[in-house]
Amino acid sequence: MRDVAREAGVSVNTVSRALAGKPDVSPKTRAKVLAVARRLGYRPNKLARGLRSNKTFTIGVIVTDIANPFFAELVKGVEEAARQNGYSILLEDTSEDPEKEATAIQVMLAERVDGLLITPVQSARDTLEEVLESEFPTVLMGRYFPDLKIPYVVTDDVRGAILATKHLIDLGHRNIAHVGGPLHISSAQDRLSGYRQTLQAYGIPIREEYVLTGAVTLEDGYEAGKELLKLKPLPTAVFAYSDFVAIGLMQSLLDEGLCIPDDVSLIGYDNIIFSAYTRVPLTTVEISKRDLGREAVKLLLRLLKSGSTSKRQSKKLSVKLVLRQSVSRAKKGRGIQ
Amino acid sequence: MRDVAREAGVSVNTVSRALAGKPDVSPKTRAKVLAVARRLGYRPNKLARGLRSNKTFTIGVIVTDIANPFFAELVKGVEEAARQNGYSILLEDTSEDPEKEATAIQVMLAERVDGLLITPVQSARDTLEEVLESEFPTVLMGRYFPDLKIPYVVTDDVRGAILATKHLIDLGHRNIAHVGGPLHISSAQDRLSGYRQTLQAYGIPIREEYVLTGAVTLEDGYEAGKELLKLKPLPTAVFAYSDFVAIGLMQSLLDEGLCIPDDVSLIGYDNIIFSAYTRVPLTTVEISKRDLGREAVKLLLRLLKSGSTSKRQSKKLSVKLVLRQSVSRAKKGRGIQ
DNA sequence: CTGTTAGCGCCTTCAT
DNA sequence: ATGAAGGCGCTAACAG
Repeated sequence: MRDVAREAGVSVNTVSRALAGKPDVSPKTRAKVLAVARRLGYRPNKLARGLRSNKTFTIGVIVTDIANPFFAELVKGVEEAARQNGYSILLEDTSEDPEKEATAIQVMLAERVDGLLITPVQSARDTLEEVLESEFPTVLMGRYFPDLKIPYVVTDDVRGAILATKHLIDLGHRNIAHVGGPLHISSAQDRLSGYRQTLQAYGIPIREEYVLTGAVTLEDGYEAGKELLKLKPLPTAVFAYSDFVAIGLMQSLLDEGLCIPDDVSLIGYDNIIFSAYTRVPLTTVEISKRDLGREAVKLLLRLLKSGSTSKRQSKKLSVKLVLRQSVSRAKKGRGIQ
Repeated sequence: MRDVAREAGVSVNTVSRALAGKPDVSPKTRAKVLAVARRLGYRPNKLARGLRSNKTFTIGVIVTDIANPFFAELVKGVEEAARQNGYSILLEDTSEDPEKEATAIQVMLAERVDGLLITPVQSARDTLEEVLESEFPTVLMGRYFPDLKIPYVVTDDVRGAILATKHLIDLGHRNIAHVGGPLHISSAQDRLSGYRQTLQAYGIPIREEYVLTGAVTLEDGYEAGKELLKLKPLPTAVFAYSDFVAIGLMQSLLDEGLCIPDDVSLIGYDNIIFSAYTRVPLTTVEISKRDLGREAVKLLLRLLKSGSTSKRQSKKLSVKLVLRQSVSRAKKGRGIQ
């Protein structure tokens, strides 16, 4: 910048203003400065700028597992939206480890990010709470704490579960199992809750043996499949916490010689890209992962602009059912017992 | 820091040294400073530190598509390794767009990252060349420019293709097609080359109609499947550029009523997690995506330490074949014509 | 419209 | 073993 100033025959300050597009610079000077800057390949130093202005135009993104296609898509949405608005992204992966999450947050703060976008681990909230309640601009993605006043963007998990369960009931299923996620995760809770609500609404008794929880990975789904097979009246349909889980589950059932959907109907959640390409294409609840990311950025930027004064306008995105081949009408004679 | 200094009754400078673990601070003072710092929740400002020391302990990661499980895994490896070494990660996604790549690099440089890790777009190299030949510490991942002296970490694509092709030949296949990737990508070139070499080595004539290129997405794979079906002697086996392509291809062939592997054997590349869960579990070439990321970080850090003086020690990681169910012995009577 | 001055938080150098 | 001074590149505030 000093070089540019010397070369253009003006002060450093003038260069700064010309480059920043401030109004109080003569067109001639501005043109000259810009020309020189380009010629010299001037590149602004964001560190200095950040140090001075207390704004880094960087947002910290903390996810639990970037290798999971769900979060990968989410991050893609975040990245797009952030970049469009001139923000860069600092990424950290916690692997669902609360300690890593705590560290990650500290690092981000030291890095002086303008705001934080987090997929909270939720298994241990204390670490998070203190930092997050401290008014630092933060938006939660996909998961939230019902009792904390931290803004979040989620999809309507309760509704998604209702759609799925209702679909199964409408097709005549009565013995519907749910392979849920870890209950400390809000989406797992909400999906379970939607499942329960729907059965109740239809007057179908809830069998607790039909409710498994804690499944996240493909392997968990596979194991859950084995558990289900031990159940006395075998469920005729299963609503899974996620596509990951559903795909593992599918494999497990197929391995045991069952047919999908003839023996067991199966519904997943998330509509990750592969769900259309599984052994039996998966009926699932679609949520727009990119939109989730984009909306989170939008909300965060709004917080930043309003000086985080604005009332927390959390957002719940809508969901819809995607019909494929893993679900069929319940066979006659296999109704309620 | 000033607060800490005041509170501890020492100078800012002493605080700095105490915190940095410099030797010339009395144990007593150091203890006091540390205590106060903790009590006040002091957080070092990386911007200031970076401004002063010209080191940000941040590395820029530029990938072509974070939503692709392959790159997602890669980034996970990078993230882990970087964090272990005290580095943070700035992420940008180019969506295979050379212009975005150019912008991304500029942004990263403005951000003053210590080094760059890039999955180059390769379709337009000029933008990249200038920046990269400028000695800025950079490591390419998964793709490389044979004629540029930019360090890279890749997997042995030629060898992977040889393994795959040889496997098919060993099982009696002679009509082996290759659905390759875009030829401006080095890995696509190398895999095609490995395929060609192997056929030649076995004295099998190469039919150019059997070689398709330009496939990347699931959809591309699906389309390629339709193309293959038009071929006169239908290939009895296909080696695909990636698991993505192979999965699309599989779907396409199954939709047309073909059996895999009975009618057509199929081999993919990458061994993404879903390949074990496709309609027909996919035989594929495994490459460790995490290792790729980790090695890239390792190499970059070495460059940083050596002041980028060290001779560029690019690295080629080994690959291996993973056998699943998408490949079978060629049927008798369907040999060479 | 432009230049001067000052300081963001940290670290290096030099002095004590 | 500690403190004072100066400066990294930039911008905000004020002066001209």
